[in-house]
Amino acid sequence: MRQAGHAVQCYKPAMAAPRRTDTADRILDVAERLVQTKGYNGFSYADISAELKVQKASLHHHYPTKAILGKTLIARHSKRFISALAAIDEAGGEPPAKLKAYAKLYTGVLRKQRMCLCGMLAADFETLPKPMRTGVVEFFAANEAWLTEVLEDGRKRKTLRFEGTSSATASFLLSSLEGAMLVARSLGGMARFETVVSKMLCDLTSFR
Amino acid sequence: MRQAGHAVQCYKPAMAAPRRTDTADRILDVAERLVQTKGYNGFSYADISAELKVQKASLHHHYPTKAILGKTLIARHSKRFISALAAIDEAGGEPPAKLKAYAKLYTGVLRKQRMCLCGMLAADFETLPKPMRTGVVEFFAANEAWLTEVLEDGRKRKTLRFEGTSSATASFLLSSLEGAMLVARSLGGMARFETVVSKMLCDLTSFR
DNA sequence: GTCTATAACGAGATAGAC
DNA sequence: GTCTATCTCGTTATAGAC
Repeated sequence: MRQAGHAVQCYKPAMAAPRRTDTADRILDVAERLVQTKGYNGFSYADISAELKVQKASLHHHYPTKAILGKTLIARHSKRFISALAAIDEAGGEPPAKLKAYAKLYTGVLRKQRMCLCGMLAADFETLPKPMRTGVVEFFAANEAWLTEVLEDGRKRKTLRFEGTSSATASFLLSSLEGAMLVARSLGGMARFETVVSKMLCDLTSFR
Repeated sequence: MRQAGHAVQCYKPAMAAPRRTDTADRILDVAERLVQTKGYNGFSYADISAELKVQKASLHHHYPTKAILGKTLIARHSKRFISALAAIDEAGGEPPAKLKAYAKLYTGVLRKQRMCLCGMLAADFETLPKPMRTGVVEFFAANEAWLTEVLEDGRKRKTLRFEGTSSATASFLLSSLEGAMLVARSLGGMARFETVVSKMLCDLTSFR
């Protein structure tokens, strides 16, 4: 996400101060990082307040409840992630290259010492308000759908090889990437993550 | 864990009431389930108090601080898990059977709608007191060490086949199982988990 | 070892001035 | 849209009686 390549659509004509991060967005940025590092139950409005030097009451003005903040967080993240997947598709590479690009999205998150937003929320799942649960499920489902298509395509073109259905392999890939991030944050860090990921991709492209 | 086979060492002579769950243990049982379902920051002493009908102050008598409770939780869990691995070794099966038995430990946890204790704590890692972090890391390291040995043995006996080092494959297996549990709790449940796991084991034993 | 009572603090959230 | 002030409740933890 956040790749270049669509600068035009961001242009806003005759706008005096092109501040690209208003308060509402900056709140989301901080909250996102806090969820990704500490979990939904591991941060508070006070943390955001301290970091942005904005009073807690102001935060509630933009996001009245923590549940709404959380829901907004997931919505923004999902939108961005879906865009990133579309960008991979538009780049027009072969299925193996697409999977590599997909894995790279995760690498970028872990490099910032963070867990996947929805992976973290999956851990907190049982304590989440319903709208957030729905968002997490939809995010995973969208990921699996995209992966399934890529895998199916790769199998047809004979550039990918795997046992079982495309759908099962998509579940497997998503799970493994989430798990690799989860474990790497406490044991092994980036090096471990990249070892696991390259083994995974290697398995899918080997025609031994 | 909790397998039979060592009944003798548990015998306590001339003990009147052979209560096998004193308060301290029952506290751990409830706390364990709460951590596995809600995370370390998603439960409180009040939750345990309500469930056991024991006052909060009594909980503090057994486990003065939440950090101590958490540390004790990890220690008990690790001890049990290591015992389960030893039991698998003693059963004397071939490496593929050992991996299957290993995966079954995870299946049993998910069936109870729980996440792996240390997997959950890995999500909460950044918010944990140091002694707990250490415990989580050691748990994962012990798992990888055991898996590495099994994989190495299987490769020698030609009953397992995989690309890359045994160590990397062990990391991969651990990550994937943790990730499969994590995701399955919000998307797909047991069915999805078992699909992913059987695909994983199938890949390791296929000599196509 | 368990209880009642309470301290000390932080959480999510609201009222209302500016 | 931001602020100060405040509310209510939950959290971890302690004191001291039984």
